[in-house]
Amino acid sequence: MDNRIMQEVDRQLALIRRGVAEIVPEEELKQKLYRSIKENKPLKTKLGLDPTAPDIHLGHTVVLNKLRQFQDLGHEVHLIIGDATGRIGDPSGKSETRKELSEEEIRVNAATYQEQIFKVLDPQKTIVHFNSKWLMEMNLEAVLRLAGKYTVARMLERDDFDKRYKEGLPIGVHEFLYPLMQGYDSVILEADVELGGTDQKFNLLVGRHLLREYGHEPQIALMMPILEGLDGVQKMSKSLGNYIGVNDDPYEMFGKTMSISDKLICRYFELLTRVPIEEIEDMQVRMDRGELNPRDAKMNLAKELISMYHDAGAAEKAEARFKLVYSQGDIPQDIPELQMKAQEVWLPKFLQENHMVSSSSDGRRMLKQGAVRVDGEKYEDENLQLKDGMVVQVGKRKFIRIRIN
RNA sequence: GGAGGGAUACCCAAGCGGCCAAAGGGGGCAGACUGUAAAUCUGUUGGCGACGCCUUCGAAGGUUCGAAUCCUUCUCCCUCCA
Repeated sequence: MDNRIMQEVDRQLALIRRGVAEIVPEEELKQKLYRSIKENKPLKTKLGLDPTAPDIHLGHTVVLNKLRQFQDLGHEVHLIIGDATGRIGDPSGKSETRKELSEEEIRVNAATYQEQIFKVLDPQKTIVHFNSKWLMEMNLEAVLRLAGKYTVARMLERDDFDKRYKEGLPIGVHEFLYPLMQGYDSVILEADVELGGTDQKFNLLVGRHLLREYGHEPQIALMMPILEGLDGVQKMSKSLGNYIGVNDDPYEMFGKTMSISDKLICRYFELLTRVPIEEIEDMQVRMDRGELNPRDAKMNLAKELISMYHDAGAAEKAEARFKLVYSQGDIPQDIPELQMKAQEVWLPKFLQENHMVSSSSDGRRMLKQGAVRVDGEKYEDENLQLKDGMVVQVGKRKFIRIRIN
């Protein structure tokens, strides 16, 4: 083996390893990298996307960052929009059948998706596919042949199937086809590496199996960890509301980042930024020794993230505003303004109408619990005489300024 | 296809004729303490200009002065048998 090539393989592998949960099998990846470098032929890396939920948050970017890294190392990225599965309507989950998406909806979702994804990926080096192109062309014979490549027992090995089966929750027969379809995408593409979260392990391995069955070289499965959300326990997800969206405005990003638990700081740095791993380790050491206040590390993290999804200027502004509001307890300057007539309002209703509480009952509760402030002072009366420039606040972060016209 | 069991608020889970807007726990929200961290303590957690009214206990009917609780039908799920 050529020594210079081996050095390059090791360099790439070291970078690729950062943050990954598992590479199956790593030895094969090494071989593929070797060949790729030797023959100057980029690896085909693949990621499947579900077009039903077009809002991307930082949890999704863990995998995207890894893909970006592959791009920077000169490899190819293939995104598969799973429009075929979306059209059929995947019923996984327990209670509700997921609604079937129209072609139009999928097209719109896919476009929104791409717009956000390219905040991380390099559009020039990304190839987008729609899997309906080949999946919807399959006839029954081809489907049966595909289905015959796998057994029910092996399907039941998959964690969530296994769990649902043991707990007696329903599993649609066609759900067994989804992993196969995803794997078939890899067959069509002849993928070298498929990326996904650790929750995708089974699917990625099915893809590996299928490539072999169809007479191709099996793909490498590269799993990234599932990112914990702001609460530090559950995975980041939109439905749990513990996420930072790539489209969140800078200030929101800053605030949300500041609310993560300390033990997540370095993990976020590792999985979400390009800060060198040595720096991150050093940071951890200094925090453990008490030389670095975790709060300051978090501020740096927030700025780093905002620089990635907005720009450095926005990061500075967000930090300044944060310090003003929270470190000094001031009221921020750029809060939403509301044009009103000079009048007395009934606060529960007023707060509800301005989306600061969910109902007038909720508004009363907040008032009773001392969560409402007017011009920075606790306010407990249900009625309020509006004045120009008055600032009404609920909780720590909901503000509104009154303008009398 | 047959025989049993189950469905309660965001989740888990009590309640089995009035005292039930529904125990308890988790989660959420708010307050105190802080670094919008963790831990802890406290309050709160259907709606309504409200010490009263309205809607809610899988769905629809029925019995009753009165139903989450009893009856009928339906839907979904589970267990055992085939």
